[in-house]
Amino acid sequence: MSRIREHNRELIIQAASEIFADQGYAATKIIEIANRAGLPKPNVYYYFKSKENLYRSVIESVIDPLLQAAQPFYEDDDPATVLEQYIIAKIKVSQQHPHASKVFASEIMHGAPHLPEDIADKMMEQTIQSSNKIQSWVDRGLMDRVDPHHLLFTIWAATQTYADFDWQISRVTGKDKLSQSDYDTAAQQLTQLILKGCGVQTSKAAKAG
Amino acid sequence: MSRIREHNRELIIQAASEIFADQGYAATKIIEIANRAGLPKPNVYYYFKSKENLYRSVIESVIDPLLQAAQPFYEDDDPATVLEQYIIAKIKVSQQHPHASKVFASEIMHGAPHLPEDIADKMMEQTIQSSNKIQSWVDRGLMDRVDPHHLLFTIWAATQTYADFDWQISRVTGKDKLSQSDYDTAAQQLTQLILKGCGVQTSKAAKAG
DNA sequence: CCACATCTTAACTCCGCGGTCAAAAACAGG
DNA sequence: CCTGTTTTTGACCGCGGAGTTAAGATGTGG
Repeated sequence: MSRIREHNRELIIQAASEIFADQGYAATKIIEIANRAGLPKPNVYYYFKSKENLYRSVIESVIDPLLQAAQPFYEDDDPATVLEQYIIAKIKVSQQHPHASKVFASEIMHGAPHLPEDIADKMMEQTIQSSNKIQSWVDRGLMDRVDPHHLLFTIWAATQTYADFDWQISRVTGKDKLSQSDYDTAAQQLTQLILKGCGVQTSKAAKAG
Repeated sequence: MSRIREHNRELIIQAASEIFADQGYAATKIIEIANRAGLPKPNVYYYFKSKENLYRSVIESVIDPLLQAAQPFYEDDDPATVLEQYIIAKIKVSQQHPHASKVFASEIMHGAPHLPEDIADKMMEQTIQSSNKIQSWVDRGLMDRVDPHHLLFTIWAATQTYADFDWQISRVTGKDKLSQSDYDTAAQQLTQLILKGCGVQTSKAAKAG
């Protein structure tokens, strides 16, 4: 509908992502979000009926990128290619949606009390697909006999950490913010670690679309 | 002093760990902690002056185990031994202090606003030591040319994840709670991944105390 | 049994924040 | 410029939770 509506909703969601990520749901005050968005508080309630509602919108804003990241599992069957592309995509989400990413992680950490059931189901479905695929690689002798679940947990954790624990990472690296090349290094090194660590056969053969 | 005091403080810290881990600092109500501890609310204020104070006590309760986990770096110089022991110790912390672990992670995620400066410094110091040691292994050709920081981030993330994202892990594995052997598998597989992935030379020679 | 410290309890205050409202302003279309 | 709709705004309400208080109970040492 109205251009104003769309614009202000975006402003608010952006501000909300940052503050929810920074402080967590309960500690976040609507008025802070309003201030950061440059709008009076009742506007937030005008565009989003409640705090809960706004929060859900923030979460939903990162769902699509997250689901998209698993695409490599559906587009290819070569373990080296899929795992590399998956890791790159996951790190890219951490890099490009750091706030929403953090909000999502926090949500999961607390038992996903606000995550709509259908989204949780969709992610679960993806997980099953992915671990089946990994299992099939193991069965075909294309990689070591790893447990697919644990492998996924490690990949999730290692890629998410660049968004979730940015404070720690800043402190350790001494940089206020990681540069593009830092993210590239992270992705490259993690890929190397996973591929080599799982004994993945790097046959460039099976590169089917 | 009083045995009662000591006992009740422990009760409260235990209850507080669980609730803070579950809900986060801001969402936690003192009365819930009191209820779980089986005490009236003012008792919590009697033993701990404030919510903030109690929260800090919870955090401090996990600092020691966390710092201890880095011992392997000081006790040995063989990369395979150190990394394996480190990973085992880290996962053990996640397993044995799941609540406090989660509270700590949440604290770091939000920029460590309550973490005493001296503790942050101590952890930073450990990190420097650890990454120096890894760098020395690289320099001596005992492992691939990995970036020590990124390697540490991956290890931290992958081990912490078993405490922080227990909900997700439960859902994926279909188990309400991981068994001892699940943790063992996790540690074993992660060790394998890291050692092989970093091309660590498994010479059982350098096992000096 | 007394005196003193420790601990428990119910009732209370205070204030900050989620959420509301009604009126004013800005906008849109004819 | 008039009319209806969308958006903005400041003032307001009510609740719930952090923290307090002061009196009572229980413990402890002589």
